[in-house]
Amino acid sequence: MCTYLPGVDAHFIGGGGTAVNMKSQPLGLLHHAGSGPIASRYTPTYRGTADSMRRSMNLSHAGPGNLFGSIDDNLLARAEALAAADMQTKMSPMSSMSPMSMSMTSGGLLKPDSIYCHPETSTVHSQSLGRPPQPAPGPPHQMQLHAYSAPVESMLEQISGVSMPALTAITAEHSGLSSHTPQMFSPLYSANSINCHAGAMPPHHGIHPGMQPQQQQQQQQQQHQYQQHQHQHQAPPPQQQAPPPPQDMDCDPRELEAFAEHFKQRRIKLGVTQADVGTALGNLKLPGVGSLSQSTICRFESLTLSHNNMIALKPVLQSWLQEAEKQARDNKMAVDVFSGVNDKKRKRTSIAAPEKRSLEAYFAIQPRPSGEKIAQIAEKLDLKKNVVRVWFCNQRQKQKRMKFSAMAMSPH
DNA sequence: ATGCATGAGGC
DNA sequence: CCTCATGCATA
Repeated sequence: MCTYLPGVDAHFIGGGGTAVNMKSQPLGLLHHAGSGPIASRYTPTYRGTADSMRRSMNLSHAGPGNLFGSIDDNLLARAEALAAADMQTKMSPMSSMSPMSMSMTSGGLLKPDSIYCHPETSTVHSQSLGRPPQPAPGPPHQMQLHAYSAPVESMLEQISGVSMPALTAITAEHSGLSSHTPQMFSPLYSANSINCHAGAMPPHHGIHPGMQPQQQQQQQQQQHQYQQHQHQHQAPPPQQQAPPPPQDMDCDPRELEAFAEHFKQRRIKLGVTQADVGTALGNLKLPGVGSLSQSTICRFESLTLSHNNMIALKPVLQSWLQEAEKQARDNKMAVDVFSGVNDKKRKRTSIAAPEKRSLEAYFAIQPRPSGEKIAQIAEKLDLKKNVVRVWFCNQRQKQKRMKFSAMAMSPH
């Protein structure tokens, strides 16, 4: 499984002596981090950022402060050793993890990524994702995850047979996208998210192709019926653009999960692919909303986006869903505008399993190695420094995401 | 579905 | 050089 790309990439993928052939695991299915318990004995050096606090929870407890710097080589060596040992036994679970987490991951219940998810992550406290100011309301929001299959459900059952190729062409004109009142949009990550994460999230850039509008129209939908109800709020003359209706609990991971699930089911019933939805979003001239890729839609549905990202995308997808269902009902269709072709061919580097294991081992020890460390690691693994750097970046992103999904899954 | 990458916005 | 949102390419 550990494939390497030929040509261009080959030279920095597995090149040098490194056991490039050691393909012991099906990468796409399940791989374990190559870190052993040893890693847990060390406390990495952190920067004084909020992030670091969160991170510190991953690498266990006590231990002499900052060691990475001083015993750096030792660690690197250990990581290497671990990685090597791991190649044979590929058994080593996570660092500082309970045997339980191991069974979880090896049991295939979690995505491969989950290997970084410590049991504790579910209780992620620090600012990160999670409860807004008010501590988790004792009773887990008495809401059930699938409260979305309300009325529309039945209604759509009927049209489910209708093939809707044109749904991807939904245009704003046809719709009465009453769901959102343009002015209510707040910049991405504004009010809403901030409330959610005690300011853990930087307020930068918006969604992508120029999507800022963080339409958080859905007010406190206590009943979780994302459907047609949306229109109701007869746009209460938004008094001063003050943060009018406290767009509530969209922050609730479980709430998002419920919507994501609902969205997916509806989409499938409508016979629309993830890619179609992405394209259609562009056709749905929502202010500031461009099209998205299949990847993003997929990640939304599987909750593999950051919490903020989920929150930002929800209203958009919600709008699409509404429109799609409306058109399905009226059996209406619009003109399509499939942008079609793109010629560029980006080559993707593929890090071989052995190298990957080593990286994972290093990551367990220090998720944020300095540029120098990265260079070292890169050299040892015979990878390009940038590849290693990006790998760490992506790994960190993953870890964060997983904490989020963990929250959605284990609210308690 | 997910790995590796890009690019914007930040320090 | 990081974080984040995203996307292309690919398993």
